[in-house]
Amino acid sequence: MDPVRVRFAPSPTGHLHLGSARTALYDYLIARKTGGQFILRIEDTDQKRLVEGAEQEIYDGLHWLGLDWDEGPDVGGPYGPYRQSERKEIYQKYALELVEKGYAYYCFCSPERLSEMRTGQQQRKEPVVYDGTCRNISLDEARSRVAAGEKHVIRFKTPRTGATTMTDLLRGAITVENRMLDDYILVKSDGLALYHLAAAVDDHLMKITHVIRSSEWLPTAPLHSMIHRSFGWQEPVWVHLSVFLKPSGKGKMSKRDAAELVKDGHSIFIKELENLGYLPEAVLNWVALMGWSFDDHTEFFTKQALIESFTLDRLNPSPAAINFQKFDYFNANYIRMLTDAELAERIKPFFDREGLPADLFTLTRIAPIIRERLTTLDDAIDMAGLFFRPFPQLTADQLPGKDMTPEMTANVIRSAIEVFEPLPSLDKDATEPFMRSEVDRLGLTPGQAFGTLRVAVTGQKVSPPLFESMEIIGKQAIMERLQAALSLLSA
RNA sequence: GCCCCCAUGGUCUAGCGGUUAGGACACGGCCCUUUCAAGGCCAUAACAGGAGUUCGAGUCUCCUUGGGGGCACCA
Repeated sequence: MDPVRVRFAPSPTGHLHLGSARTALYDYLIARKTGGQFILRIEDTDQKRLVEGAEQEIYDGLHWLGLDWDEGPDVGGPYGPYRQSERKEIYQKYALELVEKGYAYYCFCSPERLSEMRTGQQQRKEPVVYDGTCRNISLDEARSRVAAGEKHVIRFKTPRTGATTMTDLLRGAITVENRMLDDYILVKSDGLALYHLAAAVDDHLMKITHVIRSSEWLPTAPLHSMIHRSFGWQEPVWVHLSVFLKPSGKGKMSKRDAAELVKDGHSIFIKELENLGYLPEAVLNWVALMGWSFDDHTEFFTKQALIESFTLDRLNPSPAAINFQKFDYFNANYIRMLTDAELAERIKPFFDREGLPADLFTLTRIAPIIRERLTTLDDAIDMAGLFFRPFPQLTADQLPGKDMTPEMTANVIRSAIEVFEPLPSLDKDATEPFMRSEVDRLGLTPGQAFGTLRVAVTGQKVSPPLFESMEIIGKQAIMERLQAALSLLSA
């Protein structure tokens, strides 16, 4: 495949979410695979909807995911500026060209009049499109009204008969009756272009070869084709991606749904995912497979493998419900691929956040015994917090294992003290065989005896493996805790 | 309401005229086991419905149904 030029064109109006991330990923993959360029363009033509910090969040999210771009507002490039609000004059010029050629016209209708028109159309069950009132104004008259400072917009003059056909790479020909398409506004009364014009102009000027975007653009795609054709430009290849549905498969994720998700430790927002303890490599792998597949069995892909395997023709056009169980599965598996040192470094921030004094050295020792128990990085707090928190105050009734009397419980602890006392340190290799034979001698099951020791030594019913944990806690603390448990039982 | 798109188990999907319809997650059972996990094995589960084309249809066509998206001086 020839090198492509693709753009990821988010508008800075909210959080970067999974759907956008997937679009950016596919852009990135096909650009890297073909040796082309991945361009970041900020679509901020609607200044009213701008959200403080949203543009930065886009950069941060893409960086976190490891999707680096070749051209963009921050890194520049030969076809800039890459922020649409800085391209106002360019759109103005091209809009005028369309007016000149008779493909667009000035419209002086007020927003109030338009909204009346629409309600009337709805009541009469007609297509809700502009009624064409200003189409009939001669260009000369329109120009003098504009010159006189009359408030106006520029509309595309969509043909009122016939149909327009364009081609979507995944779906083939898409035909729409022209009368169903509106005389869309190209330039607002404030002089700034709207999406339809701005995107077309930029895609052409920036030499975009493939437009990969969400399928919510499908109904207006024929319009976009027409705009390109009106200028006499060659159209890019259009690729409309399926949408993501909420986990139930019933509809698109709403703000409310998104908020609910965080309560279960999930989220569709990239920024949130990082805080929840997900790995960027897991996010990429998971999201890549929602709407794309390689074959009937391969499902683990590094970013590099994705670049090598990805092709546009294996994209799936049908909507996909987001499956967080599968995401957890991927995340857990990617955690297991981390070395001890890597895992320690990745979980460190979560301990810091909790105010737990976890050092990298200790975390590296802990890594192998908690790794396969983690679904997300922040599970490490539940799993290994005990190594850094003050030991809790226990009560005697917490100590006995299943079907154990206080005497049997005390015996286990006493024998542990006896066994551990002469040892220089509590290495698993030394402690475990000793204690196993003690368990036999005392006529207990391992489950009973080790359960008692687990509570006595970790203060918890559930913990990482007992002997490995003791090794990390250290002999001194262990002996103190055993003595304390013993006196608790004899009290 | 109008327009566009989509349709294989609960979910993500493989399949591109002839398959015992494959894989994964989730779920259930068993094994392993010092808790929790992880791992191993096994099981349950799908071509939305109806016409057509064809010797033969999950695969092609049409209709129905269902789902999704779009109908702004938002993107």
